Amino acid sequence: MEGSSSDGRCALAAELAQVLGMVRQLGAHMGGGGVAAVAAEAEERCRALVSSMLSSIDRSIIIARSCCVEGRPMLPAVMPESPPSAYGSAGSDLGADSRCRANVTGQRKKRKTLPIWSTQVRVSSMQDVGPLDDGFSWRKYGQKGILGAKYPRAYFRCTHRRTQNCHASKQVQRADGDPLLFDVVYHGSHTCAQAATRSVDGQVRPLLLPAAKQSHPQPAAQQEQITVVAEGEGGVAQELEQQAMLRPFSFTTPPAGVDDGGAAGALLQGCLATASHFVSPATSECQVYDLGDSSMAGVRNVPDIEFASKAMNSSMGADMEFLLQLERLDPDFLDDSGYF
DNA sequence: TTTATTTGACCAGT
DNA sequence: ACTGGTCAAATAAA
Repeated sequence: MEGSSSDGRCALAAELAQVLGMVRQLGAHMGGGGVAAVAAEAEERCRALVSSMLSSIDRSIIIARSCCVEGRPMLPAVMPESPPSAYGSAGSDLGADSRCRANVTGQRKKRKTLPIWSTQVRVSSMQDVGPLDDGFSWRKYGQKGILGAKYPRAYFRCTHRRTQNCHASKQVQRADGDPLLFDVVYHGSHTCAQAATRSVDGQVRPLLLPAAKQSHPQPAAQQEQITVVAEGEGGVAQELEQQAMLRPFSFTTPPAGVDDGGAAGALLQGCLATASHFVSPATSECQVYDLGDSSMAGVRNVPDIEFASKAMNSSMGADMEFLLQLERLDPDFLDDSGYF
């Protein structure tokens, strides 16, 4: 765990330090609001910096992921007999293929080996089906009443499951206590082209699909609140998500060792996609749960995510302040992150 | 005709 | 035996 992962830590430290430097530069550019021409030039610099930062962050994520893979077991839920290539392959098909009664060794496969994330999305009326629209195309394949639950649970999988072997799926269910609140549980991540369009050059970007392309166009009034739930299946996935609570950019980090369509990134994208529609960020609310740890059953406000959603939503302007908040919130975040 | 949804039945895990 | 998840035929919609 020490050897190769320590190299990764160095690389990760370098990347993060680079990001920090860029954030500082960005702050400097933003600080001087002067003549229009100068302001335009500064804005151009800001854009370039943001682009670089996103690249750097993405590389950091990759490094972190590789460190985790090398250094420690990733997802305990992954069956030892499952080859690494299982994700995204036919063997990872936990739907129809989960019905393979046994593998070659005669051992039964566990049904759930994909990472899970949950979001909660509030709508403004019972007629709204907003939570179903997270920018991806989903195909409903089932609905079932759940014991003790007031509302049935709907099961969706990626429309491109067959054509592109994309195994992302999700479950949507109205909350018992609050019919306007939808619990959306994501299983696995998108490996389809649709996911690729949401990650240009490997960079996570907010999704802003034309309304016509969305399978469930949303009235603007729907997006009053979004709650993001990070639910790891233990191991580093959970760990990364816990770090995500501390550092907003970590939120784009998919759990390492999974089929890398960028599930966590997709989740954030979904969050941001929805959050980015918020007309009034002041009323939007992003909270993080960790359902994987009962000791953390409470809700934590994570203003960072709101910063992120605001920043992604707005043009590169004053909202980029959130980047600087990183350092304000935790000036030593590079040091005590546990990686260095 | 193609694609998506509904829904009862089946299956795996507990 | 019970429950949640998925399949697949029937049906609806585009």
